[in-house]
Amino acid sequence: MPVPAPQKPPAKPARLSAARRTALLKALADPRRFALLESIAKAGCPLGCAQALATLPIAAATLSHHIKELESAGLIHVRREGKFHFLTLRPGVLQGLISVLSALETIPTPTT
Amino acid sequence: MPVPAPQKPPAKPARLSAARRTALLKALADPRRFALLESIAKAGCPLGCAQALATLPIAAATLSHHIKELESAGLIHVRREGKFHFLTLRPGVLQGLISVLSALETIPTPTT
DNA sequence: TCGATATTTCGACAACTATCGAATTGATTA
DNA sequence: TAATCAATTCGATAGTTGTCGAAATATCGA
Repeated sequence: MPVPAPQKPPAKPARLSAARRTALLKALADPRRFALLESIAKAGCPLGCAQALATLPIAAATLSHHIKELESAGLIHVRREGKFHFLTLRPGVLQGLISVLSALETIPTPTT
Repeated sequence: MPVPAPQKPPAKPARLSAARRTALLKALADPRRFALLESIAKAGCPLGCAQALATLPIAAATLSHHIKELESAGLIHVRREGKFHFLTLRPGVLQGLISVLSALETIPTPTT
């Protein structure tokens, strides 16, 4: 019986472009946005905007701005459900960034 | 005979503070700086400013600025030797950041 | 439809930053 | 000491971005 050709294993992250890498790093480099990501991660389930807002000392307009940044950087997914929006981490994205960063350190300790 | 208390093993990365994490991410979030880091990493040995400058389309003043940023973020070490300055990656720093980032993704895929 | 609630958009402002040329500092060499 | 070369500092500028209040948009419930 014909064995199906081995497909791409689970989810090959597909090397990050420089532009995308920069976009991710910029999105992560704001403390509020990072805190927001942490809230989403800790929630373990889609986080509503109201809950997100409760964890940050910022105005709703500012939260909306940061959500847009995180979304367009591809770090989160926003499920829009009527009046409410729910935030989840996009899996694998950070892993791609981590790969790029660890590649920088592959060459051990150059003679100082 | 008194056994010396077990010392801290090689180099415990010592959890990154939020401020430091943000500083690192900001330093990495500039494309020129990232390219500079890549040059340093690829060199495998301390990189002179002149060589660094050759790899980037920027003025010397701008390079100097970026070097200062990377240095004060703790990402590189600058050995000043007379007229010349040599750049090396500080080992382990990126690894600390990587740990923080991967901690965000520990919780797998929340129900979208 | 009307009012309440959730989120976004708009307009503005302040702070920050990347960039450069010119001037400066510091070290080497003639 | 004078000239030269490497790198930094200074001053200025343009572009970016985080922040907010107010207004707009969208959804839901009465």
